Amino acid sequence: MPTGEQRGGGRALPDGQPCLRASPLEALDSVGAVLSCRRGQELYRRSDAADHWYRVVSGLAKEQALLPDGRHQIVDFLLPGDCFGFGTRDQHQFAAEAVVNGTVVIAYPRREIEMLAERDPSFAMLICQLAIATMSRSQARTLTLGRTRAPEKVGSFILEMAERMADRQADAVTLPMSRYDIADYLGLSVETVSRCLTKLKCRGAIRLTDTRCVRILALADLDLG
Amino acid sequence: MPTGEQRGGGRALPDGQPCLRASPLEALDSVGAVLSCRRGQELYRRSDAADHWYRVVSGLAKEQALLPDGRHQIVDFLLPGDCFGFGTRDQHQFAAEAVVNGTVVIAYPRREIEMLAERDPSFAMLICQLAIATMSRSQARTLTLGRTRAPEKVGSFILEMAERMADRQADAVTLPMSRYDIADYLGLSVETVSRCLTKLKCRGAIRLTDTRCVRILALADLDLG
DNA sequence: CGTAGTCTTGAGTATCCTCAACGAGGGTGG
DNA sequence: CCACCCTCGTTGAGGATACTCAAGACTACG
Repeated sequence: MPTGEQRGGGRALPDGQPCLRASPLEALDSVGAVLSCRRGQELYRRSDAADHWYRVVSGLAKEQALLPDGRHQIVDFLLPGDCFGFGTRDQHQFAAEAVVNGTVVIAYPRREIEMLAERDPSFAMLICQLAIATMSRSQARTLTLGRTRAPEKVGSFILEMAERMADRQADAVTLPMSRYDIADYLGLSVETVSRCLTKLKCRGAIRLTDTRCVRILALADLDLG
Repeated sequence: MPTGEQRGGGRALPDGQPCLRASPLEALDSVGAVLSCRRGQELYRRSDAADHWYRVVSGLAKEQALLPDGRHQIVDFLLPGDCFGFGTRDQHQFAAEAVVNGTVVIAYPRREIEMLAERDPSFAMLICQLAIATMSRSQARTLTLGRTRAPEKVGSFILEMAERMADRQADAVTLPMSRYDIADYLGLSVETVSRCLTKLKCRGAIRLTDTRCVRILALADLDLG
């Protein structure tokens, strides 16, 4: 399955969005397959064999759940440095695809990961921290999804992206994804996301330099207020 | 911190609800402190030092997020065999407390866990699977929280509990928690939970033997329908 | 320059929440 | 033993939030 043109497998790509954090999976870069993806390109589907783990080098990917009637929910956005595709079962629970053109992802054979983890306890611990970090992210999101109003959802989304992308300063973010993706991430309709953004803008909490570029003016108004 | 009367530290307590699954943390039972808790008894609060991991032996516990204005969201229900309290940071992200009287929990020092994991790679892998399992559970919940109607939420909650408790047969569950807890778990109001249950009952999907005892009649009507 | 997808705004509606009331246990104290 | 209180659970009425349907402006891309 893993095919794609070669490209720098390490971290720090000077152009585009480089991978900021160190990832334990980098130790396996020699056996990883580099994938360069177009927007919408699928990495795997819902019941595909989960025989690879993935790491985002640049760009943006998403993991999403699909319902038979067409509804879909984005489970996680994957930014440069993030790893995904691991689960307890042998089949993927969700589907995954690239969100922007030129997204570079590395696929690591699961067997290689397990073998290295068996040999190297400190590597196993790093894998463990990876899973725990993903878990914490997911758990923090249950609060946003369950107990907040739409403007709070959008506000905390902006804050989350500002923190995770660390876009130079933390007071400005360029959102790489569409309003539709934001809606599917927050469990809202596209229209509501749009309305909330204009509402936050009128309220003076944010400024929209561009459609996708958000400048945070009043941090307190976004932080669950 | 961990104090409490002694009681069978292993698995399989013949009375009450026994621990069904094997847990890697059991390897550390010799250094674990057994806690017997009353309903509502706190195990830790939001910014407490995260120097212990926990395992539920019997009863039921919950991990919940609290907002300053009083809203709260249950992040996870912890059933016998489940482990919790682990995160990436040194402080707990959520609060945890017992849901029913007589809940027995074991607290393991985090340092001991890390030391054992450093020595024993297979133990580290088990810990890893623990984190991944919790992550999968949390991610599956984002779909329910984000993209389903209230009756679907309640339906999938019944199914989740039926599966996780494995209450003899899978077609009957005795819910140990109150309607308020169910509401806080699903991001609904108590009234809506109650109304959805009566609606599911009228629809012929479930039967309520007791207030807390649910018999599943039409599985398809609960499975996101 | 045309087309397809994205984004925004408006109007009407459905879902769910809030407020309120009431009945049913369960524990406590007189 | 019974009265009392408290929490839990259910149901109803009204209202707020967010969705659906619809239309139009803007952008990217071929």
